[in-house]
Amino acid sequence: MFIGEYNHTIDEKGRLAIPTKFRIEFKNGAVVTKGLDNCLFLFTKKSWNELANKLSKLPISQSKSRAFARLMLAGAMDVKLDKQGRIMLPDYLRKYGQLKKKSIVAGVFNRLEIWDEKAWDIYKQSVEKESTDIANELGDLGI
Amino acid sequence: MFIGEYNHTIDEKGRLAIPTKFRIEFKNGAVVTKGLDNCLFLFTKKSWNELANKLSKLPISQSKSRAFARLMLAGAMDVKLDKQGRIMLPDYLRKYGQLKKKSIVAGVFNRLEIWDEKAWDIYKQSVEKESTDIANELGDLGI
DNA sequence: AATTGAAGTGGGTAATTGTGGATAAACCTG
DNA sequence: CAGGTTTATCCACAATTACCCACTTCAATT
Repeated sequence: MFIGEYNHTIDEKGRLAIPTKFRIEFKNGAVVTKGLDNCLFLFTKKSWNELANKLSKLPISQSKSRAFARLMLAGAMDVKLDKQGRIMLPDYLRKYGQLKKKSIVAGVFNRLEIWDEKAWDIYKQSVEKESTDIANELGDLGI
Repeated sequence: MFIGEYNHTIDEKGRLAIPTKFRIEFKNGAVVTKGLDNCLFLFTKKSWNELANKLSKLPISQSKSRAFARLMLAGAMDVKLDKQGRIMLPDYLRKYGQLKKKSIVAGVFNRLEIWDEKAWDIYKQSVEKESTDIANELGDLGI
C-alpha cells in the first residue's frame, strides 16, 4: 500500500523520480493515467490490469461508455523506470496535469498520484477547510 | 492491449507510422476500417476476424445492424506495414476520417484509433468536461 | 564535525524512431 | 505494347528517447 507525500521535480526531459521505497513495486512496469481533479494516477501493472479488465466490460455501443473507455485507455501510458528510478511523462499527460517543475508524489492506497505542487497546495487547503463537513459525511459511512 | 496517445503525421503519400511498440502485433497484417465518431479503427488480423464473425451474426432484418455491419465491413481494407512500420491509408478512408497531416494514434484495448488532431482535441475536451460523471463511473468501478 | 552512503537531479552520448524523399517494381489504361 | 500513374522498397536525415555517468544534497553513523 502506498502512503505518504513526496516533493519531486520534473526535469526538462519530462522525467520524474519515483520514491525509492516504492520502486520495487513497479519492477514489472507501471501505467500512468489521467486521474481526477487534474492529477495523474500511477498504477502497478497488476492494479492496472484489474482496472482495465473492468473497463473492458463497458458496452462499446454506448457513446458515453465509449468516451469513457477512450479517455481512460488512450489516456494511459505504459512506462518503465530507468536505472535511476524515474519515469518519462508524455507531453499530453503533463499537459493534462498542468505539471511544471515542482511536483508532488502522493501515495493513495493502490496507486501513486502525481500533482503539480501549487494545485496540490490549493487542493489540500480546500479539503482541510471542509474537513469538518467531510468528517460528518464519513460518520455517515460508519467510520 | 493497446493504450496511449501518439502524435504522428500522414505524409503526402498517405502513409502513417504505427508506434514501434505495437508493430509486432501487426506482423501478420492489419485491417483499417471506418470507426465510430469519425475516426478510423486499426485491428490486428486476429481481432478483425473475431469482430467480423460477430458482425456476420447480426440480425440481417434490423436495418440498423445492417448499416453498422456495412460500415465496418465494406469500409475495411487490408494493409501491411512497410519496412519503416507505416501503413498506407486509402483515399476514401482518409476522407472519411477527415485526416490531414497531423494525426493522433490512440490505443483503445483491442484496436488502434486514428484521429485528425483537431477532431481529437475537440472530442477530448468535450469528454473531459463531463468529469463529474466520469468520477461517478470511476466510483462504480471501485476506484 | 568528518565520513559514508543513499537518494534525487542534471547532463552527455549513443541508439532508436519518425519522417521525407529517391528509386524500382507493379499496375492500369488507352 | 508503350505511357503514365500508382504502389512498394530502400535509403538518409533529424529529432526524440534510452542509457550511462557524475554531481549534490541530506541523513545517519562513527
